Amino acid sequence: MTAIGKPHVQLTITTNDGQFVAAYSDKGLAGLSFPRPGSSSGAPSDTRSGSAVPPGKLNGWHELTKQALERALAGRSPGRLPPLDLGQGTEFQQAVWAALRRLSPGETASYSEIARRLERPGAARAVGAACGANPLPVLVPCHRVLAADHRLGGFSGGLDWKRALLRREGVPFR
DNA sequence: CCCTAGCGGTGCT
DNA sequence: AGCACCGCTAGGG
Repeated sequence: MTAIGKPHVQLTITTNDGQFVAAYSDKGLAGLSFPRPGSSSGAPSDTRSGSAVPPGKLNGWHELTKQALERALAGRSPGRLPPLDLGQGTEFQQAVWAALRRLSPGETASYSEIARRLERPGAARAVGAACGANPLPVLVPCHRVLAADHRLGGFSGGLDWKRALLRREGVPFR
């Protein structure tokens, strides 16, 4: 009886940048995905069924997520967040994500700098991998991590997104 | 610009 | 245990 992942509730968020999808576990916001290029048309695919979360609580969380995303997309601090469920990550990944959350809008750090802050100098590459595994892009600001030479580095959601988010925060980059 | 070696964490066999 | 990934980095042509 291997416990496969619970059916996370998925709720869409429509923004000027397209339709995001938020995923909630019983513990809180567990995932956020960028708009899919071809999904501009029609039926929002909200899947509330099978939720272990009381509808009222879920709605409250989702309101907070929508507000936070709206603000973050505008290059501002997300403000109040719903509870975040980052429990799927390894200890190292969670440590990296926590470090990212200490970066405020407009503030950047290199992969190696994050590694150094975690007292794992030399783990820059691993930091990059952990950023790539970040389940809550934009809200957990993996886009604020740049390469050591101030170039962009990578971004799972596509470098266009990284550029846009940094630009909105007024960050200069190469 | 390119290439290379070395790096640490993760997941699959 | 081994191995092949990776949003990396420093060094050299």
